[in-house]
Amino acid sequence: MRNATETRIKLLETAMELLATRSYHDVGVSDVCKHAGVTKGAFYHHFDSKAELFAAAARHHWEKGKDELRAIFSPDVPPLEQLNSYIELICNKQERYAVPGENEVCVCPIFTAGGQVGPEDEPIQACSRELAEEQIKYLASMVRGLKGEGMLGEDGDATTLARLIFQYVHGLLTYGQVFNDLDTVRSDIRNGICRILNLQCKYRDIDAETAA
Amino acid sequence: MRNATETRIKLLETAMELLATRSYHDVGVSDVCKHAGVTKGAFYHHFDSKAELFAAAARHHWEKGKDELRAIFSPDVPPLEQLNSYIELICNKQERYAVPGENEVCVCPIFTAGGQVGPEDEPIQACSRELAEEQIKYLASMVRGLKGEGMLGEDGDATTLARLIFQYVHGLLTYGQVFNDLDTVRSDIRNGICRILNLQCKYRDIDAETAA
DNA sequence: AGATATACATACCGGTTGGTATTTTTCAAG
DNA sequence: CTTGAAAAATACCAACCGGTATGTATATCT
Repeated sequence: MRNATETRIKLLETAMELLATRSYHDVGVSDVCKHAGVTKGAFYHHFDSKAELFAAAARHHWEKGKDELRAIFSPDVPPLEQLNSYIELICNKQERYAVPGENEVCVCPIFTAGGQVGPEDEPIQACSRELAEEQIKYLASMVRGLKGEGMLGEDGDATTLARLIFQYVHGLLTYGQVFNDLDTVRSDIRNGICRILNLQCKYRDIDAETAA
Repeated sequence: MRNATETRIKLLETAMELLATRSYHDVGVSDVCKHAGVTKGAFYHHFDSKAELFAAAARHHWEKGKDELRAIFSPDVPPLEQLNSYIELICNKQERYAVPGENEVCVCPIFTAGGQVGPEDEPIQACSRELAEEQIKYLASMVRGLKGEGMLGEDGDATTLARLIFQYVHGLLTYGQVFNDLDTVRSDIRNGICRILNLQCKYRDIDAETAA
């Protein structure tokens, strides 16, 4: 572990991993260090504080996942497929980060952390907001696409719809985490999003006309 | 403060008040004691642990608010009015618990706490689940009412719809808290719920035919 | 009034946490 | 090979937090 950037990244990523299933205050710096195989001295060589670590970790995590989002919401992809991929993405994250049998469901670590810290950790809240706004932008472009294809029953401002979806998904995941019930998350997510979108029924089933 | 039950209740209620705007781990026993004007000795005379306090506080808070819910969701009340009152209730809670200028938005303290503690504080998570389930039952009866009046565009299991609404509202409030933006909460809540319900447009405006 | 249990106060403890000071190792440039 | 700065390890500290031990006032019952 003599490579500097390597340890730094290791710290960033383990921070997010731990944050996915536990709360911000539950994840201590010593925790992160232990799981990353790094001592506290090394840690404070790379970061000034716990808050700075998590802010940086959030940005790193977000940048890393951005390609995935860009691919999903690319203008070349039909909007309905965008929707399906987005839902699939969230479900896949469960398999990636959740601990089966222990923590079946994991929420968006970045946004959740924003709700768990007070104004004293403003940088973290700022990160949460940035991420949320960007994610909503992607969703809004999808909504515009769906509207363009006339798939939505009635219209409504695209950004507003995107925000509603974002809000819903976060609430759904929190629900899943508290009940530790992944099945409900899986079965509700499509239902909830389609209803918010007012997506016409014939397009709601995944087997409608799309091939993953 | 010589009255025992009085101090106990004071502790329960200040605990919930603090929990409304801060996270579970941010609210310490000493905090609660200070705000309640009670010493730690008195505190541990009434409660065995921090976790027990918050579990009891959650139940107390819930029981206290139950009459309100029962009144709102009474079978005597027209379902559309139930919906409006429910929305109004959530907004009123903002004015009651939020700290203007500081914390514009406050979430449901009980359910949120469930997502902030690990399995070690199982009693608290259990409280969250109980409360959620009960609230969903109330919402489900409202949904059945709306369906009975033919106000919903298409059908769907009442309990499922109720659960989706609960999930959404929680996500909405978290969003509002992170962005510290009460206006968005106010403008999104009706929109989101009505869309999930697929409530027919003519019934969506509050001025449709209901008088609060 | 005396005895006793309840209600509350003061002071303190042990463990943990975020953070620091200092030393040792690594590694590349000169 | 030397050197010097970056990287990482060790050891440590002050603050805090949940919880306890112990002492004191108050109410209740006989």
